[in-house]
Amino acid sequence: MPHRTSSPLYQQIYTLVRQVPVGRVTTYGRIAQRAGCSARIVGFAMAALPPGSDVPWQRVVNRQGKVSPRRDAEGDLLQQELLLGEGVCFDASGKIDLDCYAYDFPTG
DNA sequence: CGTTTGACTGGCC
DNA sequence: TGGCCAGCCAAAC
Repeated sequence: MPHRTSSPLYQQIYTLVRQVPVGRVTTYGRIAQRAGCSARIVGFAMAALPPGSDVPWQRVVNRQGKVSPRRDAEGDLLQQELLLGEGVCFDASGKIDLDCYAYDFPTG
């Protein structure tokens, strides 16, 4: 459990990600705006998550509504499978319709 | 401490 | 629709 994810900024990011309901997705930029940091930091925070964490990292996709490719190609597929399991549909080109699935954080 | 890297994004063509 | 560029900021070396 003790990880570098203990940073206050990271905790804030994880708290925001946990607010995304099942079957919905959000973007790195959206989280970043709420957390008051850059979108890259959100991606970095996701990468720092240990396996088996309680953070629904799979619900965070990039602005194009696609799964951001990372070092491990297996993780990309896992993210798509997890989202499919939550009822999120992918486009023929592997994209998610953000107009339908994007979660809008409550004002506050 | 300076350089390089990275699960990003918006602008331009 | 899709590739390239600059800005972004923490982590790794």
